[in-house]
Amino acid sequence: MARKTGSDGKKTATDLRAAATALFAKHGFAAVSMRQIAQKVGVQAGALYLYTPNKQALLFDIMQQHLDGLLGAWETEKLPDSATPLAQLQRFVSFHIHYHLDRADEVFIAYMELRNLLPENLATISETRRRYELVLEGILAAGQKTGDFQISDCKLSSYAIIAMLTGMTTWYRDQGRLSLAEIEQVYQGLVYGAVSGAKTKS
Amino acid sequence: MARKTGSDGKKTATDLRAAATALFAKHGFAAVSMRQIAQKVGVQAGALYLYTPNKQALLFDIMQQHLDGLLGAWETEKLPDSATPLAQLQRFVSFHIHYHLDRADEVFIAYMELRNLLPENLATISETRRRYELVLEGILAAGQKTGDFQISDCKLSSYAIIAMLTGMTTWYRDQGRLSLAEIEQVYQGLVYGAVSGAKTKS
DNA sequence: CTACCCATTGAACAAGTGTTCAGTTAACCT
DNA sequence: AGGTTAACTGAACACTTGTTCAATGGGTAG
Repeated sequence: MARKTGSDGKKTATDLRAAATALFAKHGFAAVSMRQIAQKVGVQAGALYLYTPNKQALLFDIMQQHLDGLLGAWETEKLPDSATPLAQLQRFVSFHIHYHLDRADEVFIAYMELRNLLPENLATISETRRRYELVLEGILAAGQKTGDFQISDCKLSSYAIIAMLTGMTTWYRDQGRLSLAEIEQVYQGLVYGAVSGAKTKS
Repeated sequence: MARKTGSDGKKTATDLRAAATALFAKHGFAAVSMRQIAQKVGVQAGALYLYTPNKQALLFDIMQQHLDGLLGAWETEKLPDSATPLAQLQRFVSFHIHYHLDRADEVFIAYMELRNLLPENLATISETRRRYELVLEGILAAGQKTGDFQISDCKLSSYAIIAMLTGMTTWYRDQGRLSLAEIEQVYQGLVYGAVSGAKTKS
């Protein structure tokens, strides 16, 4: 046996990414072997090296593709700069929730496996992530300027809000107690309250 | 060479926990070998098995000790139930921030290595964590009842707040732009706003 | 001084690791 | 029909993995 009937390099390449993503998310990068991935793809381990130079590159590609997709999707879904900061913020919250829930595995990997990246790859990924954080930071700063938001520190607040939103992926389940629309409402309220300041000062 | 001069079982046992904690946090459970841990302790790998039955138990012990310590510390630091919900919440935020920042490695492990636990161990850990989440959920429910807080869903809000606070550990550095006291102020404000509702409804 | 225990070594075990490569076959092109 | 290329196998490489255990020497009580 060598080449299989109906084999297709393009398909195997995407299957590889999909299998690796699922396994890395479930067990962690270091705990998954190339042979496990190969089995999931339905191929011998050696064949994987036609589609990735090595295991590390596989991890890096998955992360980078995810973050590029995230930034790209935001560019097409964001409101124009002329919109009010509050409207932009609401759009961001909604976008972040939906994009992340639809890609729970990739999100998990992008947040958990940073320490398994080579220093050079880590630098690239960190920079891309920083660009995304700056999106929210920019919205907060705009609202701070117009007086719509009461924020003591835009950078910290953006970190806090992103952490809060991303945390959803760890507990969200389809068929849970609340619908996704209800959950989004709760989070919109929390974020709105956090940036608007409270009625009375403590 | 067999026994070393000045050797002490009690000390080696605590050294083992410390070394494993540091290494697991830095590289991840699966990426760290017993030989690496042994080297950090200053001992051969075989000797570790006098102090832990296996690698898995080592991970479980570290997590369980951390979560038990967290719950225990809260019991001694929390305000009496007679205190106002807002005061209790502020105490919780302050406690959570300080306790977690002082134990960045343990926190990291407790959140990242859940998937490397055996199912039975995972169940135990999850239950302990749930008890901690219920602390905050209880405070929020109390404030909801008195009307001090405007919260649409206590469970979700507790998840969101804990995620927001715990996220700090991923970026906080001593000697950063802001002092810890300043950071705490920012977070107190964000949490207060989130639970108090905003001035105007969107 | 002797006997015992505690703490440790160092080698060994079987299994698994990422990665390479000569060989083999299916699919496509002429 | 024949040749070329793309896709893949299966074995091999040198190492690392978690874990066990007989052997060994320091520390201490009698």
